[in-house]
Amino acid sequence: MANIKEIARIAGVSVTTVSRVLNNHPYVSKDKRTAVLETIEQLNYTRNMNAVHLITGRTGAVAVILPFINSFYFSVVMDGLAQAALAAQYRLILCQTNYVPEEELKVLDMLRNKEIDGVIIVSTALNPEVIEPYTIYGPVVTCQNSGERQFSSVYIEHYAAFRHGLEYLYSKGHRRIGYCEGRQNGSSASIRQNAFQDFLAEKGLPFDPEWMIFDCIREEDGAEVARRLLDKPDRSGRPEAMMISGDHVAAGLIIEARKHGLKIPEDLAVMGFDNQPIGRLLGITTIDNQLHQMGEAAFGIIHEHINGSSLPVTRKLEYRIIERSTV
Amino acid sequence: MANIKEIARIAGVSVTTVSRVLNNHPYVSKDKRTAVLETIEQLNYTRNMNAVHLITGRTGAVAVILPFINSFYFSVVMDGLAQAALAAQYRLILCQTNYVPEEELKVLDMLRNKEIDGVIIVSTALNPEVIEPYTIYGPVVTCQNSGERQFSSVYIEHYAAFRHGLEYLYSKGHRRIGYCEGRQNGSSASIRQNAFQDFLAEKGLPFDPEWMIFDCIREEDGAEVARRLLDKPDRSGRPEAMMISGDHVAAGLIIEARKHGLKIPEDLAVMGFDNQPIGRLLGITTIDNQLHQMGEAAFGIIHEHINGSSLPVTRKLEYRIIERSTV
DNA sequence: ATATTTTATGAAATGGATTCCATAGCAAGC
DNA sequence: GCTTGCTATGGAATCCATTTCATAAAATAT
Repeated sequence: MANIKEIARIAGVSVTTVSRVLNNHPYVSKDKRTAVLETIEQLNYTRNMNAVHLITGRTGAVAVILPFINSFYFSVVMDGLAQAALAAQYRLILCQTNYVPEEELKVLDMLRNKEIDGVIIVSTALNPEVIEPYTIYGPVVTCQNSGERQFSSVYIEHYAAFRHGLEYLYSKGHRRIGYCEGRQNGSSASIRQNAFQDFLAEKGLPFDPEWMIFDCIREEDGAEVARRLLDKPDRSGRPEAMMISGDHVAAGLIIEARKHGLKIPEDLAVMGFDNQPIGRLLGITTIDNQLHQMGEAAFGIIHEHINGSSLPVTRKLEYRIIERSTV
Repeated sequence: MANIKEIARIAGVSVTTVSRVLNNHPYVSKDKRTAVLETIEQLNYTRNMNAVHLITGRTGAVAVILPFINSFYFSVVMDGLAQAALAAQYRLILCQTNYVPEEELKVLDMLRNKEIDGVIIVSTALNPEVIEPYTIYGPVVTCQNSGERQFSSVYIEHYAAFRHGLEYLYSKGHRRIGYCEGRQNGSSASIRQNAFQDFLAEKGLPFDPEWMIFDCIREEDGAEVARRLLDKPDRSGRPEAMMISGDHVAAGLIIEARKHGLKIPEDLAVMGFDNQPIGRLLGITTIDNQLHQMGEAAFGIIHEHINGSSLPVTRKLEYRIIERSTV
C-alpha cells in the first residue's frame, strides 16, 4: 500500500531523503531522519524489493542447478552452499531439474532476465559449450571440471581420486577388481570409468565387463550387485575387490553379501566413495571428497564474481582415503 | 540493453503491441506480430523480469524455510516440493535457517517485501502466533500441525502414528519400552514424547527416564545409545524394545548392538520411523509417514492460495507401519 | 574577509514492463 | 440505415525505489 512517495509526503521530506534513510546514507539531519523513521513505523511500511531489484539490477539471489536434492551427494553440497549463502545474506533458488536440458536452460535464462545474480551448476545434463555463452549475462560456477572455460569451477579430481583408491586396493594385494557406478554418462562418472580402465590396462589386470556395473544409485542396487556376484558358482569368476562410487551403494552390497555369509574384506574387499555417515557406521573404507567444502567454495567464488572479480577461477579440492575395515 | 520501448520503435509499433506479443495476447495482426518477433530476435531481447515482478506484484517464487537440507527428512520433503514446483513452473527459494529465529523472520519479511508469493515452512523455531500476522502479506503453509490458525498446514499425526507404533510393540509382547528422539524441543518431537508418555501411563508400563534418550540425530548417536544400553550389566535394567524416531538412528543402534552380539529382535526389538532406504536395507520395521507426499501437498496448497483460494486448509497425511524384521 | 569543503535537501531522470482507457475500422444483426 | 460487437492499435498512467545533478547553507581553511 504505502510507498516511498507517501512516506515522503507525510514526513514532510523528499523521496530522496526517505531513500537515504532507508539505505543508511549520511547527510540526513537527525530530525528528518526520525520523522521518516516514525512515519515508516506508523504506516508499517517496507520497501517493495522488486522495485529495488529493477533499479539496482541486482536481486541478491543465486540459482542452483542440480538434478534432485534427495541424495547424499547433492544435499551435502547444497548444505555447504546454503551455509555460505546464509552468511553472505544471499538467497539460493533451488532449481531441481531432473537433468532435463530445457529446464536447465530456463534457469540460465533467468540470468539473462536479470532474475538472479548468478548460477551455480552442481550437476547438469548440458555441455559446457552450451553454458558458456550465458556467461556474458552473469557469473556461472560449476562443480564439475569443464576444462578451459569462460566460467569458474570447483571440483575434485575424480580421475586422480579414483586411481588413488584403485592403487590402494592394489597395494593390499587385490588384482581382480570390479567397479560400480551410478549413471553411465555424466561427466564425473565417465572420468571415473576412464580412471578404472586406464588403471587396469596399465597394471595388466584382468578386465571383465561383467565386473563393471552401472546404474547403481540406491542402497538396493548395491544389494542387487551382491546377489549377482554371489550367483557365480566359481569363486575365481568373482572379483576380489569392488570399487564403488557411493558409500550407500557399498553399504547395500556389504550388508547383502554378509547375509550370504561372505566375509568382508576377506572374501570381498569393498572400497566406497563420498564418505557418508552410513560408511562410517559400517566401517567402510572410503574416499572423502569434501562435498561440503565444495558447496562453500562454489558459493564463495560466485560471490566474488558478483562483486566484481571477472577472471574465471578453477579450484581443485583435496581428496583422501579413509582407511577403515572393508579393504 | 534493449527494452520494450526500443523494440517498439524499431518494429514500428507501440509498446502495448510489443507487450501483447510477449504475453500472447490476441488482437495483434499477423504482420505486426512477426515484425515484433523479428526485432526481438535481432536485438537478442529478453524482458527484465524485475520490471514484470514490480508491475504484476508477483514473482513466481516461493520460499521454503527449513533448518538444514542435509538430512533424510528434509531432503525428501524438499524433493516433493521441488517436483511439484517444477511441474507448476514455480521457483523455490531454499532458506536454510539453522533454526535461527531472526533468519526465519527475514524470510517472512520477504513476503511483506513482495519478493516472494508465499512461504512454505517445513520446520521452524518460531511459534505459530508469531507467524500468523504475516499471513496478511501472502499465503503461508506449514508442515507441522499448528492448531487452528489463519494459515494452512499439511502434516502427519505424529501422536497417532507414534502410538500406533507403540501399540504394535505392545501387541508383540514388549512391555519395557524405550524411546529415542532427535531434538527435545520442536513441535513434532514433543508431540511424540507426549504420545510415548501417555501410552506408558495408560498401559501401566514401567517408565524409566534413562530409557528416554534425546539428541539422537545421526547414525552415530544410535550406536552410542546401543553402547549405553549394553553397559547395563543387568538385562532387566534394559528395555526390551526401542521406539526410535529416524531409521538412520535405528540403523546405528542395530549395527552397534549386533556387533556386541545382541540379537535383534530377540534381545532387543527396534522400531524405526521415516521409512528410509537404510531401514529397508537392514529390514527395520518402521513407520512410513509419506514425506514426499507432504512436500507435494504443501506446494499444491500454496499454489492454490496464490491463485485465489483464501481459506486455510488442514491436510492430514496417512501413516502406516511397515512390518519387517526388527520387532 | 574570502575561498573552499562539508553537510543537507530536493527535483527529476531512470530502470522496464503491464494495463486501463480511448479510438477506429469492419462485420454482423435487425 | 442504424446499432451492436469484434478486431486492432496506441497513449498514458502505473508499479516503486535509486541516483545523478543542482542548489544552498554551514563550517572550516587561508
